[in-house]
Amino acid sequence: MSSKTNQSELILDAAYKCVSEKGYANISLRDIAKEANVALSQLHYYFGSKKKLLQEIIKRMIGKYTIELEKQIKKSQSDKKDISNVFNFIKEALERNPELFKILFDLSSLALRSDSFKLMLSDLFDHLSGVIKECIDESSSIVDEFKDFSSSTLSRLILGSVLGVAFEYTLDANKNEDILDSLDALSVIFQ
Amino acid sequence: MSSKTNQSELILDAAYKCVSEKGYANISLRDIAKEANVALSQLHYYFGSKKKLLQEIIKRMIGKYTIELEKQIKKSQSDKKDISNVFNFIKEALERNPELFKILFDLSSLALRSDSFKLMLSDLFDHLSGVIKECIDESSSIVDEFKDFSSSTLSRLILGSVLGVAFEYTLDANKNEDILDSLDALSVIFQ
DNA sequence: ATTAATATAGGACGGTCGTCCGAATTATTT
DNA sequence: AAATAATTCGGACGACCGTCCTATATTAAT
Repeated sequence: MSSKTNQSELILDAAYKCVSEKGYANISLRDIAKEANVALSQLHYYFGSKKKLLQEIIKRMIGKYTIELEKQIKKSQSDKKDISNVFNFIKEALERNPELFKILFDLSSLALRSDSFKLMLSDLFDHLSGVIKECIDESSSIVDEFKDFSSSTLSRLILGSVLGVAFEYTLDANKNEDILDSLDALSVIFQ
Repeated sequence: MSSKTNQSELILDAAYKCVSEKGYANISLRDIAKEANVALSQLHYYFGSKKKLLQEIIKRMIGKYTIELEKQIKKSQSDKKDISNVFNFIKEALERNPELFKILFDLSSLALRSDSFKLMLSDLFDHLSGVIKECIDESSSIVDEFKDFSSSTLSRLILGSVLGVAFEYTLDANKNEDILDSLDALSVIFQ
């Protein structure tokens, strides 16, 4: 029901929508209040400050990320438990849900100057690389040339590569096909 | 000489310093004017608007990037002309000049919502991947498993991986060693 | 039914922001 | 030397911001 919604939830929904559309730097509490059809002062009543509200939105975004990725990994565990699903997940998400990456990269600029935001992002990266590491550890076929590196190092490499390619693609004005192709190349390299 | 400086240059220097210290989102024209010891109104006299001033700073940052990277590549061309220098360049820059990456990732959040900034960043990425592509094309030893992909795809992959790992490292709260190690792994993979 | 607690609304506060204007100063040209 | 142009400055403008305060409405407890 849309009538049983408490304002706290309405505000969070509106805030997430505003942030995803206009970015952290370009939204005001008045924007969010208007979007949520709620008095401006209610944002402070429920969340105390703009920063705390932003942190709640980020928790939500991070939850979306991890749940969706784990769903994709789990789904594959019936077939083969390798990491190609990670690449597929990223590729599909890039095409179908680009806003997710926009919010992530937008958050990054906050994390550059704020320890609390940086900590939240670090937790996300730790979690994601942990999921990837499990895939590597459970995989039977490890390429010889990677034997010199630990699975934790490799998982960081894969996470970084995937994020970087997504970064490149999200910020490319021409939507260069080579960038998406390089995700396939990644999949081949790490079988 | 510090007395022969015209205000236009003073302002640019101050703006670059302010942006690199506090980020695009957290600087005001008054900050820059104070840093440059110049009247606030002079910023508009020389640059017209805050956006135009930011664009000048970004041009400068991009110039720094490309010049330094090409210097590193050229330096190596006397020895072997492979791309390991790219990885070394990134690794050294991450440790010695982390602000460079902060400014880059900070700019990215601007580019997410502004076509003009996005275009500037795309040009930078095109240029960087072009440099990498040259390294690949001139390299005699191409690993077999990469034969299926064009050098332009591979160059995009390498650029993305390098950027992504730098992204991971810059935003990691714990300065995880695995992340820097993964740059070495990259170097091994692409010899 | 009365009281207490919670939720909602509207408005005002001090502050900062980008922009712009008019005057004063300096440099250049005639 | 006079006139013109380019530079520099201080200050003001309206707009927007996050925060907070007080009053009203709603709900829960007694």
